Amino acid sequence: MAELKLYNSLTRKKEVFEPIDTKHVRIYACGPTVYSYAHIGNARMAVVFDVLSRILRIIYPKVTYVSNITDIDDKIIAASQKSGEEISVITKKYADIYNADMASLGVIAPDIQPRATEHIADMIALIQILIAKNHAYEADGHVLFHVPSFAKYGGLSGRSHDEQMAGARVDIASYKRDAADFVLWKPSHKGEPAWGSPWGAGRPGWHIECSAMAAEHLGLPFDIHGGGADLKFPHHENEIAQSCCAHGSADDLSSFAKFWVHNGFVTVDGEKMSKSLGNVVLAHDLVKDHEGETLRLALLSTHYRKPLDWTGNAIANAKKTLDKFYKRLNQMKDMDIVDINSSKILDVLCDDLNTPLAITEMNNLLKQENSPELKSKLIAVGNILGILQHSPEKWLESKVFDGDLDVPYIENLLQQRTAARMNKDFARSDEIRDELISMGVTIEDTADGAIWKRYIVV
RNA sequence: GGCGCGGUGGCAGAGAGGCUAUGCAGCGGAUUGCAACUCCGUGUACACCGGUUCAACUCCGGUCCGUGCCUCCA
Repeated sequence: MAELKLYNSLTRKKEVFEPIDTKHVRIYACGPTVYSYAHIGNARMAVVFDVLSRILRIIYPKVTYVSNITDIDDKIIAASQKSGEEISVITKKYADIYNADMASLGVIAPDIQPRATEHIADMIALIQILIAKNHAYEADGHVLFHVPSFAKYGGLSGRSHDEQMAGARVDIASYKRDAADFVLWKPSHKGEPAWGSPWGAGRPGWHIECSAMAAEHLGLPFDIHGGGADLKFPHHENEIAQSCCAHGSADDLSSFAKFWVHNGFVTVDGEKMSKSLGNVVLAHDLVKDHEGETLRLALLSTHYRKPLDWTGNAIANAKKTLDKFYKRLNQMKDMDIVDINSSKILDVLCDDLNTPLAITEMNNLLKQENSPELKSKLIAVGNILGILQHSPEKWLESKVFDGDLDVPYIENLLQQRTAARMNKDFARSDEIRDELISMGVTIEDTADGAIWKRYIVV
């Protein structure tokens, strides 16, 4: 059995992963807030944890992967007030689009995808426990977590209470007993969504949502908690505080989740994505212009913990790499899949998800002669990385992704060119090729006739 | 200001105390009506300064640069 090593943000070390229950591995990753389209950063998180869950499923007999949808949040309320659409309409719309876009990227749906609004009762119950244990208090219609009540607070992000106060740049609400205290429950104003609670009509804070949903669907402690690196503070720190104080041990930061896994940030052309810079790259737009596998490979060609700079070059590179793999698979299309015992690439992936090295190993594999073993190995790795899932013929004929191309017209031109070449009318033949190139289509003359495919303009 | 992360060849991107990373691009060649594809060959690297060591790009310290979080942003 392969040994999986993961970098644990909680201990800041790469550690051997040992499940709490080897028969059932439980993992949670913070999903998106559905008030708009998912961007490439959301996609990276979804793809990274999809790969992790695929690896876990190879090693362990049962894996439960939970990733939530946050469907109540101030940003959603703001979006609703702006557009005039009902909140439930907005959240349904963007949750559906998120799932469709992630599916395009080859992301297998999580086993459970809980919605925050379906777990309000669990959140209220959790808050009540925290109040009963003197970790939370009611003030001015709010319920707040009292940070000084949890001595280990800050253990994940490595900030002490005093350090945070030294760097605080936020105005402190008057009802807070301590500047670091954060909201568990907040009152709703007129027109805002509200649920009844012992503290009046209101809604939950963001952090309590994940604590409640993770506990409800996985139980505590569970094995792995994931999310984007930016969530480490305050979101994950606060989740740990809530969950350890309510259900686990206030002395043990790992009594909520044993491993914390964080994926790195995505920048665009060297800059942080932000609305003010106007450089937010949406997954929804990308999947219109590129095959999902191309985008997925581009996302996996940098190690998940490293910052990833998203450029057109990365997409073009991934596309070329996939074409190369599919070409070889096409040469081996009549070969059978056989059992393979070589697990070198799985070992590489088990070393903290070293996907770039796995891709390198795939390239090295290509130096071998065609054989059922080679084909089987490529397919096996592809199944983990979530690539090479199409039939090679389809991929190479560009049938997988037509984009906005006029396929019948292209194929007509191709036939004309073939006829011209038969008659040795190379001037006409080259003229047609130039036209196709101007449309973003390249031609390859193979032994079986000419094929075409779209190429990427960077 | 506080807490982190990172600086590898034209580009992307792994790695490791001494052993060719790899891919793309480039260059030379084979193939091709010309190309493309494919194949063969080929060059370039480890921010800076000290230290440890027989040996450091790899460990330690410092400097510079970049970047993330500290604002319910994945």
